[in-house]
Amino acid sequence: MQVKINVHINMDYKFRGQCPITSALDILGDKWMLVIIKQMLIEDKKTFKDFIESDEAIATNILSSKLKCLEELGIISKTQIPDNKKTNLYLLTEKGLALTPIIVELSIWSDENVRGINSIMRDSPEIAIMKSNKDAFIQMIKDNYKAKTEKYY
Amino acid sequence: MQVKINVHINMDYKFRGQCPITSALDILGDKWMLVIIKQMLIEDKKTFKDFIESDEAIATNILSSKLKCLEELGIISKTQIPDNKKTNLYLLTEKGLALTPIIVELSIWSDENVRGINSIMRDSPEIAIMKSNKDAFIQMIKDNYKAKTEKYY
DNA sequence: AAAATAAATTGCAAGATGCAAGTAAAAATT
DNA sequence: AATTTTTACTTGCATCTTGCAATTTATTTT
Repeated sequence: MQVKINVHINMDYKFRGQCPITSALDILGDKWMLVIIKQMLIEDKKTFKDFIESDEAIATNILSSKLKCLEELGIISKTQIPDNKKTNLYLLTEKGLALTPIIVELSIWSDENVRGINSIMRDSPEIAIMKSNKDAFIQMIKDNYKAKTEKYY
Repeated sequence: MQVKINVHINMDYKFRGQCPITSALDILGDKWMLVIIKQMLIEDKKTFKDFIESDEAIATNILSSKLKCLEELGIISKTQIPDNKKTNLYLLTEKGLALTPIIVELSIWSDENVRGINSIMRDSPEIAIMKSNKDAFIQMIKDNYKAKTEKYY
């Protein structure tokens, strides 16, 4: 006889302390969280399959657990397409979209400071525009995301 | 007879691909890197002891390996105080100071989106000022850091 | 009915992090 | 000068996280 143990999912996240920055990193500070957010925000990924097929090649078990975590935190939402019971849609919430400035700053820092170390890094001409008008660029990315996903709400 | 194996330190960092954002996260995307940067930038930590005594309580072996890594990447520099051969000084380089916008954005996102989950999060009145004039605030943090550390150069 | 697809879960291997204890060199105290 | 304390580590082992391959379940397509 098999006994199924019901592992309780801990919604009271374990934070290292009272510092806001450290608390943000208690959520985002790992190998995958912000990569998944980036894939949704600027690479149009929304289904489990989309993420699996991405360049970064996340393993299915990790993806599954990270998506669960992001959903519990309210950073993404999980929905279904009307005529398809198989495919789940993962979409950024406002809380998730509010991460856009962080993604943009990571982009800029990387372009200026990591390019020398990663010889195969892609050169995106957008970064110049991004730098010249950060706020507008951030707003553009968000509006773009909302426009592309509004049909699913 | 003991044989000391010389473990080669891999300066060709393993990146997941050509995306600038993912590459930044290949460096910064873990539990400690940005926490250490934050401690240096806004909590004035500069010696091994300073970091060990911090709220976040990093273990000595982890701290040692992370500092080594940050130094190899050129994000921090390791120096000595003139009349003290024991204490090392770890200071942010320009590359490290350029992370300030990321730290500021993490602060803002956390204040707005993590406060509800981490009940013990500290409320810093600076965040209002930070939001009203981001660029000036970033510049202020950097200038402040440079002013406080210039005596060591 | 059979094959293919999407979204997982499972078991085990490998890597990262955590903890306690120990060490070496320098500095401070006696 | 000898002892103690301090700083910056290293080492060994436990645990937690991530990675990989295979399997599973439900759904959709052929």
